[in-house]
Amino acid sequence: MPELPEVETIRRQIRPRLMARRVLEAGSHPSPKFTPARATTGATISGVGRRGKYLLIGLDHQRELVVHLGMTGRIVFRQGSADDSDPHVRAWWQLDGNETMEFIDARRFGRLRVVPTGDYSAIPTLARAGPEPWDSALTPQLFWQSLRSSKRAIKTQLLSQRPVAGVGNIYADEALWLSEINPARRSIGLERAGRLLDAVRTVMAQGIDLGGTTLRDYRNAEGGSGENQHALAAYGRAGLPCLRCGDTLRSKVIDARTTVWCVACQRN
DNA sequence: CCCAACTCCTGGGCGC
DNA sequence: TGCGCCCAGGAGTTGG
Repeated sequence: MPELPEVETIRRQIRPRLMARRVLEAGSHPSPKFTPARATTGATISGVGRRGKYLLIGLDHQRELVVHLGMTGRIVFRQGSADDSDPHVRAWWQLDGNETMEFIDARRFGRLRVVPTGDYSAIPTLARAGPEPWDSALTPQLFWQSLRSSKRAIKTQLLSQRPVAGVGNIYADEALWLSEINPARRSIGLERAGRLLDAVRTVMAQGIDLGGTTLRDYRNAEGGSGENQHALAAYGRAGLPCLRCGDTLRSKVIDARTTVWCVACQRN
């Protein structure tokens, strides 16, 4: 599932390919999740940014195309026009230079929106997203205060995008494992919050360095796999030994999300 | 405002 | 080998 490191990998790849390109024509699957793609016809692309897990593609006339990849969303470039034979093409953009960008998403959990630049009021999760992991304003104190404002499980709070933007199920489990914090805890002190913030930054940076985590579906914009799946310590390792203490990692569902942790070194 | 429950989707894994 | 069941999962929506 594309989280911040996967989306950032894709952003870096597509930015040079999209800058100053013109959308000659665009089309989509009929679902309202994807029809906003059509509104980009005629636009010239002015930038490719990212906020959390959202790609922000700058258009002209003070508009942005906001792309969320969901679970299985992929960006593919191809020469010529869109591939009619691929049933999973949910949106496509015919660019100048005889090239097409496709949004491919088998499970249709992704979605697209065109919004006025910087106005995310129609996308509440984006509008309310917390700071980027490396935002200098994100101090341990601020992070701790954000975590204190909710009584939900720490893991669930990370997934809410509120304390920090871009964390999904994989990197949440990794950060909690690295900082030795129990994912089901409902409150943590300042010292633990600082460790968790450091761990989020560490696992995110490693994820970007390794080009993302490819478990099944994730591919970057060039069709390649990431390498971070080989570096995971917790996610997907239930029943295997903890890389720190050797105890067997456990798995349980917390707020409808599979969670893997070490009972020994992530004790309350 | 917060939170819990429900919803969207379908490829792939598994049991038989 | 093939059929059919059911899970995974981010975030939007709804209702309390």
